[in-house]
Amino acid sequence: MVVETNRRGGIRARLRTEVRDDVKRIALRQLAEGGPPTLSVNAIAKELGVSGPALYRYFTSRDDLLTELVLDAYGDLALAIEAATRRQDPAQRLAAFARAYRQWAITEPHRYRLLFAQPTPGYDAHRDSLVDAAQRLMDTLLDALTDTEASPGQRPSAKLAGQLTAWGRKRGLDVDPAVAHRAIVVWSRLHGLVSLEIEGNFASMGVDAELLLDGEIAALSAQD
Amino acid sequence: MVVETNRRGGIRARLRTEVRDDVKRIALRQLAEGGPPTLSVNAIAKELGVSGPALYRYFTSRDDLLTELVLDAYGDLALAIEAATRRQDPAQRLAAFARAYRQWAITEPHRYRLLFAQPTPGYDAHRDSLVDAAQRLMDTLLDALTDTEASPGQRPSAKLAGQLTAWGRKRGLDVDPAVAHRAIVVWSRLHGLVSLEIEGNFASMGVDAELLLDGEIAALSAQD
DNA sequence: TGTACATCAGTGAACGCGCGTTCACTGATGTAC
DNA sequence: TGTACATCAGTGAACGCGCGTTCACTGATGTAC
Repeated sequence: MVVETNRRGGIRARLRTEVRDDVKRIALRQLAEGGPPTLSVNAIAKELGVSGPALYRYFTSRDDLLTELVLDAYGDLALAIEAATRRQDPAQRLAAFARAYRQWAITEPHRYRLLFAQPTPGYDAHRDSLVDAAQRLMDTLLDALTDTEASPGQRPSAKLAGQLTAWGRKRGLDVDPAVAHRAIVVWSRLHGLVSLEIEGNFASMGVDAELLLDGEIAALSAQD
Repeated sequence: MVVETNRRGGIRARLRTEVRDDVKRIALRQLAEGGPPTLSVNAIAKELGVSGPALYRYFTSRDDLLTELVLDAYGDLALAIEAATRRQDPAQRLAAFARAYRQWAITEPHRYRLLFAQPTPGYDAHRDSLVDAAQRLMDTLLDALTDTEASPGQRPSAKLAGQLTAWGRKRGLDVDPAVAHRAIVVWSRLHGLVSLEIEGNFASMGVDAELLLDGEIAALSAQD
């Protein structure tokens, strides 16, 4: 949550925003370069050329900063997916989705981990705002996959269909449980591939992850 | 690597082994209970009722202890899989494998993370011994899946097949690339489901992960 | 069986480090008159 | 346009904490004679 100060948008407010962005940029760079393994307020401040406590003008706490980075990451991933799938031929949409998802993850593995790996120590990954953001990502996924094919080959069991419908209702959506099931399956398979890839598991086998992705895309298409 | 001391197996050697096991047991318990988010030599010693430096009689360093826990975990997972798939009807073997894999992971999520999530800060996850252990897990997987079905429906592309064959050769195995591909696909899909499950992603949607697994097992079987 | 000795598990003090966070402050800067 | 004032970004010291690891040590324990 943003420190509530200087609400009227003067020059100071503009500078504020810029500094906040600088802080976030450096935080991500440090995570990316694996320097400090976990976010460190002091390390960020040091690189910004400022004392540690100074950052408390911009973020109420370390967790607060972290939460913002996570929310940003959810947003960016959703944007990347939307950009890749929008106006795509329905037949191509699934493949475009899969490739965009992987591309984002391997381009920014540290941010992908921020979203889906065990959160950094002592950090509550289940604050409402985070759950909401994750669900919003699922919406994007549902959007991208709706209409790709009228009848997915695999139908959820009655029990599962019930849970999926309930989930949609809770979110205010009227989703076809088969589509929801498909979205989850796609997400889960992509996550499996991508998370193994970014930890180097395929590289150490000498196997090209992109070829594996091609295979999974083919399998998903064949199931339609 | 074990501290090299007291090699002849007297009483002291036996006690040594017991203490080492105690240390590991407590380490795992602390990881499991999420107390200290990352392994802490001092925290373990404290619970053992001993001073911190005392543990250096048993493990040369924190990384050393961690590595042993990882190796143990690889071994236990492989054992669990072998126990579940051995002497299974080939038709049932895939399902047995999948359920055993998930069961192990959700029973000991902290150990599963030890294997597949980003390793704890500053820890080199690519030491030879670890890569070897991971590959041994793949062997178990290959064993469990060989003969489940003569002709998998999905065949790897020529390029991928080449990489898979080369991987097998390097390991001294003469694997059918189609089987190797299938093993990777199975592993990747299971990892996707299981890793999302243990981070609570399905629970927050109100969806039963076991039903999702049933679906994936069905999909894999249908592809044969 | 009894004694002398070597082994070695465990201690407590210490090192140097980094962490998140608070606090009282100073000094520059935008703003209102 | 010039001046007085309120705001607030940033500082440096400090707090209390925990970390991995080293070191010189002491005292119990197994072992060899």
